[in-house]
Amino acid sequence: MRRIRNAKGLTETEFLSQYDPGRYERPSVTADILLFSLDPQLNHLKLLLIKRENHPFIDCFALPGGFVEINESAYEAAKRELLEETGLTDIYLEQLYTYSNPERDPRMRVITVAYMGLIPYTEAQAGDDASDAKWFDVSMDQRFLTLTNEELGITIQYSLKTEYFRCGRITYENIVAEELISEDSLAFDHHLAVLDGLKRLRNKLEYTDLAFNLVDELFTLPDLQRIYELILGKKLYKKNFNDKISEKLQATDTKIKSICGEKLATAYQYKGRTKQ
Amino acid sequence: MRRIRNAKGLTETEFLSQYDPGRYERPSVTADILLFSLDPQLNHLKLLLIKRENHPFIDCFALPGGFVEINESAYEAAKRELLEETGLTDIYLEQLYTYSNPERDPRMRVITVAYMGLIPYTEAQAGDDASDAKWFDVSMDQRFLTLTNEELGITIQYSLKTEYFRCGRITYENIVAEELISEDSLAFDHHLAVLDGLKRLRNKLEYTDLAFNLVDELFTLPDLQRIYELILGKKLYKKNFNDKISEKLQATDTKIKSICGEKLATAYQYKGRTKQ
DNA sequence: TTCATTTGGTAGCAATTTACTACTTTTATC
DNA sequence: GATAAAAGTAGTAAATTGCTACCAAATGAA
Repeated sequence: MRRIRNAKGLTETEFLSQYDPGRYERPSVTADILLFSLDPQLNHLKLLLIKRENHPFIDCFALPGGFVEINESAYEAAKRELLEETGLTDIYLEQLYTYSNPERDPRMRVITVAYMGLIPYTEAQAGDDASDAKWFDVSMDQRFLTLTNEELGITIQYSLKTEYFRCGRITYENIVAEELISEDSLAFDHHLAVLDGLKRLRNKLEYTDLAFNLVDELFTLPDLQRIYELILGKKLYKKNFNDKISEKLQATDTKIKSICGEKLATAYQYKGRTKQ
Repeated sequence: MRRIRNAKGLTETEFLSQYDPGRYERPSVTADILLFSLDPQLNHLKLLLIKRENHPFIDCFALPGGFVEINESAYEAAKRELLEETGLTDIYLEQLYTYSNPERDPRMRVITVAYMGLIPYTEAQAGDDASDAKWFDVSMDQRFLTLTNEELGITIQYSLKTEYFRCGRITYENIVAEELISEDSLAFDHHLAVLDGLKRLRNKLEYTDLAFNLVDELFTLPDLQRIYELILGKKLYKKNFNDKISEKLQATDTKIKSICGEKLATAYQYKGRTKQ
């Protein structure tokens, strides 16, 4: 294989030694992370943001992240940045989307691979204190995307609209940000990633076991249901929820206080798929 | 806002003029496209591949694609490359995944944003003749990923296995390529993208209207069902399929020959969602 | 033209899932 | 120990899915 020659008569080794990657103007690539969690009372979905200390978007909050080094994958970069920012390892992390609009960073061409991470509400204190990372309450309904940090007195809000766009033969429906309502805003185009992350989270909650990354080792059914309702933004029927989810769960013989109801309830742990 | 000074006392304009993007070693970024279609007899799912004329992977087939220029988004790059390769415009194209393993290209660091495109079986001749682009039959079952071009006498086949990996608290199940079976192979890590594309296609077929990008303006129910069955890899029940899909369709008063059954059948066109 | 065969299209029913109400048991509080 | 609220269970109507059967329309061969 190494002996095969190309149109200019070069073998692979010859070709590679002559190859000049500098010919093309290259963008910078960063990995940013949407780290979701919940507050300990299970009242809000939370997102970790970091205050920017530098231009552009100085003093705006942004997703944690950083440059993908030349010898690591974007996934490894995301894990590394998360470790540096929060000290967390071994967390659920999946690739979300890649943002590549040439205008998205005024400094230079930056392409960002966004990841979505989930951590249990019991660990959501990590990285908060001593650093500039802060947890914001996130909510998305039909009309608004809202991020709030009560402690800092900051609310960031975008109005939403349903957009219809044609792609190929089909017209697609999509919820997009319309305009910034609040005085504060997110840095860069990070509101796009937050929207995409919330949509992905909602979507995958319904057909995967994603949710168990948000709870502790032991949890109660009412609390688990609360989390589903919080993220999906709708009430679920207790009976149906319990029937369906219980096949993924292992009941323990202990009872623990449920967070949302404040009464004793059977403690469960995640069992995983029964049939594989 | 422009007057705010950072830690070094610089305003935004001062900061940006001093900013040196060259500090970081940057990867090249390409956009590659998985263009799916069907053969005119609706017997196979098809994927467009291009024979590489150069090292590395010379003579191997690869996904069409190319460098993302410095003033275009990855999506625009994908559209441009597709136009250059096949002459096609206005086709369905969605971002699939970003591949960033540092070892994936022996020449240099290349990060690839993969897109998935769909075109109707009536247009799948485009780009085939006169160019080095060729349509391959694709199939994926429990055990193998197979790409064939009978005309060229080429078969590329990978064995598959179910992998279990822990991420966060949960163990996930995933179908991955195990090893190359055939003599020929795909270039780079393009088999990963093909697998991911097929999974995405299957998945979205069940809850979106993706499939209508694969059919002509007018089509019959048996043919549409055939396409679903082909991609999903399972039989569907005629009655249920018709009941469910017909609310997205507009029946015409003409009948056309169905491709799979070769008898006259009502011609339908896509209507889109009834309630919006 | 007729007739057997194949395909398009529809009916219907059992099993499962979803939407929803109601009730019993357990737990915390006064 | 009474009361209120939450945990947990029962059950039922409506919708969806899995599956079989049938009739009508179209094709092709006699």
